[in-house]
Amino acid sequence: MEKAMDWEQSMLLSELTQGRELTNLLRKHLHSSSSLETRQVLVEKILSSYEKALSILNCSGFMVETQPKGSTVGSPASIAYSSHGSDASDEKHTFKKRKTCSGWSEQKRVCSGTSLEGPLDDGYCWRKYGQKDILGSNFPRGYYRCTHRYSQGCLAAKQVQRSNEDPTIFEVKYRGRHTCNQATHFEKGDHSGQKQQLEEKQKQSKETGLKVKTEDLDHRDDIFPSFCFPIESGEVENGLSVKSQMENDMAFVSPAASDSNYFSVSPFQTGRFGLGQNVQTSESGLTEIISAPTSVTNSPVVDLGIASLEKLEFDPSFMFDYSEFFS
DNA sequence: CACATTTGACCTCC
DNA sequence: GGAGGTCAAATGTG
Repeated sequence: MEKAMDWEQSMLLSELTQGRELTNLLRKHLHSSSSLETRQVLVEKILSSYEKALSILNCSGFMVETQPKGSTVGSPASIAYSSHGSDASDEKHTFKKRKTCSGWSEQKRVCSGTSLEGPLDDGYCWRKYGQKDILGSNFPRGYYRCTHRYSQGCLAAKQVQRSNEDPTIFEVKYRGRHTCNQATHFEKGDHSGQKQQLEEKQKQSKETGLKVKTEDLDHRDDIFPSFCFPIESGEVENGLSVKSQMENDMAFVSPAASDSNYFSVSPFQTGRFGLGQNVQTSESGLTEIISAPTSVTNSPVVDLGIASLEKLEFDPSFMFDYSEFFS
């Protein structure tokens, strides 16, 4: 676990260092005759670095003291893990779990149709890291994190648990947001590989009837607004059903049971991350965080462009045509 | 062989 | 002390 902690720290360090270098670069550009565009690009990159750093701090369990306590503000000492109590874990087992920062930000209920298996696929690559029987629940809860956690520093995680009342419904909670490449292909227009995937998955999904239902669309989640999939209330063809939930959350649908047969909705960012403000500093350069499901192992992906996303988000009358994916 | 999943152990929090 | 969350060794899979 110390390993994980070191990794998070190095990620944080890396992002902050990058931010500093970019800022220096920007300063140079301010004194040169470089274009406004170049400077804007730099600004976006800098912001992205900070966003990522903050994401690490907020989601992975660092405790950031917003109020200065003593004189160590700004120093590494002001960043501490939320390991509570005496630090007995400093011994052999430096186990520093950060339950206080769980911050599960989203809860969705996903109807799995006829299937009784999980976990649900949302277009991202998830890796299961645990399962737990939950008191009062008939079904165990599965814990997943992004496959690219260590390779790309993506901190997104989710919990999946089948509902007691209706075993065909999965309750999914999300934490963190995707900063991995699969979250960026989408807006980069890099859809070539996905289309094939999509087609295959569409074929797979054909057999499953789907119906969509949703109510509360007032969804705005700065932390992990995945599955923003504003669809008009009411039923949509194919019998796919989405039950929305109380917590301002969009519901999405998974008609199938297996890992590879899900209908999935592209997660994308809304709010301040949504429309090109949050830029990610992946090796590919500027990319927005409107995520792109490029799951290799998974489901059909609703491949919408940004314009479509905006429409989805802001045009309440917009109807998503599912038939495209199941015909 | 590399990567994903399973599962018991261990941690923190309440 | 119990519950929930995570780790990591063992195991499975392609």
